[in-house]
Amino acid sequence: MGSDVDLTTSSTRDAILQAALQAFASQGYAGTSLNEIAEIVGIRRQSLLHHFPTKETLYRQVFAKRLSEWFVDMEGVTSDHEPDLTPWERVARTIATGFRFFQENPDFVRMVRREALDGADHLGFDLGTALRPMMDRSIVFFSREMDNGVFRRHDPEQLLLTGYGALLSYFSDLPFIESLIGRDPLANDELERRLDHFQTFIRAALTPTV
Amino acid sequence: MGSDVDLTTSSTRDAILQAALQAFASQGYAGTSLNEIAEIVGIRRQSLLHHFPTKETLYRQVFAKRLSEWFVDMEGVTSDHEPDLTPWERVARTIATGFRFFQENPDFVRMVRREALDGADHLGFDLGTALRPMMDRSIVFFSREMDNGVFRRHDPEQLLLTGYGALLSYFSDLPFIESLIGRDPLANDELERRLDHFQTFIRAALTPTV
DNA sequence: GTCTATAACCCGATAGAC
DNA sequence: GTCTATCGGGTTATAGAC
Repeated sequence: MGSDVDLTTSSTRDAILQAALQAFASQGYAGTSLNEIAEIVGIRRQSLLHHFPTKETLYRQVFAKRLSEWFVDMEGVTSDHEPDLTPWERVARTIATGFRFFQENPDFVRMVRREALDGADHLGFDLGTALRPMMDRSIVFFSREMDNGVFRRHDPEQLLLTGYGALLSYFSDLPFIESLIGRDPLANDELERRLDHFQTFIRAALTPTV
Repeated sequence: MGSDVDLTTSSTRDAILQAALQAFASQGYAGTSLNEIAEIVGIRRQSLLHHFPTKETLYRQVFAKRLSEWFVDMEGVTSDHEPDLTPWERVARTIATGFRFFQENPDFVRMVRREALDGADHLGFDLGTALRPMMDRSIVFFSREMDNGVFRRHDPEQLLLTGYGALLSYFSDLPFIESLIGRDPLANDELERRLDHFQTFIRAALTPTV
C-alpha cells in the first residue's frame, strides 16, 4: 500500500501468469511451450522471456503464487484461534476450506498432482517436505482425539493419505471423472454432492462404535 | 504351449516396451523422447521406429498391454462365480485385488493417472468411458446392499470416486508420498499397513449403525 | 533388424534494433 | 517492452545401405 502500480506493465505480466497456469495445468511442464503461452497472451516468445528470464522461473512463480495462497487459507482454519469448536467441527471446516480452495483453483490442483507425480523436478523445492509440518500437526490432532475416544481409532497418517487422495483426485482428474460419471464435476449441484458425501463418509468412518 | 517363440526378435520388442513403460510413467508422454528409450534398450532411435512406426503407437501398446491385464484381474474378482461370499468379503477381495495389481505395476498406475490428468489425448480411446461399465456394475452392487441394510447408505457413485482417488493416489504419487512420510511407500510393511488401513477405513464407513 | 544420413520442424535462450 | 534474427540443440519421421 502506498505507491501506484503500473497497470500496463503488470497486466501483461499477469496475463502471462494466467495463461501459463492454464497451460502448465492441462499439459504439464514438458508439454507446454513458451510459444504457446506467448500466443495466448498475444506477444512473441522473446517478449515473454523479457518478463520471465527462463521457463522454470515462470513455472515457479505460477506455482508459488497459488501455493502461498493455499497455505494462508489452510493455516487460517488449522490454527487454534477458535478454541470452542468440537473436534469434528474442526475436521469438517478444514475439509470444506480445502474443498472450496480446490474448487476455485482446479488448475492449481492439477499442477500439484503433476508435481506429486513427477517427483518435483522443475520446482525449486520438494513439495512433500514443504507439506510435512502440516501433516505432522494433523497427526498430533487426530492421535489426541482418538486417544480421547472422540474419534474411532485409525492410523492417523494413513487416514490423512486417504483423505488427501480422495479429495485431490476429484479436482485433478476432472476430464477423466467427467467422462466417467457423464456429468460436469464442477457444476454447482455436483460440487455440493461431492463435498456432502466426502464429509459424511469421513465422519462415518471416524464416529466411534457405541 | 505350442509353437516356439523367437527369443531374439521378441526380446528386443519386449525390451522396448519395458523401457517405454518406465519412461512414460515417470516423465509422461511429452517428457519422453524416443532417443531416450532407444538408448536404454541399446539401439538407435531409427531401429526403434522399425518396431513401432510412431511414438503414439508405442505408447498405446505399452498402455493397452497392462490395461487388459488389469481388466482381466478385476473381471475375475468382480464376476459372480463365488456366490457364497458375503458382500463385505466381495468388497475386501476387490480392494485387495486392485491393490496387489497396483503394487506390482506402479508404472502402469502412474500412466493411468497421467491419462486421467491430461484428458486422454495420446490414447486412442477415452479411459473414463472404458471404465464406466465397471463403475455401473459396482453402483448396482452397492445400491442393492445398501437397500438390504447390509451397508450403511452412501451415494454409491461418490463412494466409488472416493475409493478410486484414495487407492490410486498412493501408488501414482510415490515420490511425493515418500518425501511426505519419510519412508519407502513400497516397502513390504508399509504396503501391508496401507492395505490394512484402507480396508478397515472403508469397512468402518460402510458398517451400519446399530 | 540394425545401421547411417538426412529432412523438416519445434524448442529454449541470447543479442541487438527500435 | 516488444520486436526481428539467429544460435544450438532437441524432436519425429523417412530413405536407403548392409
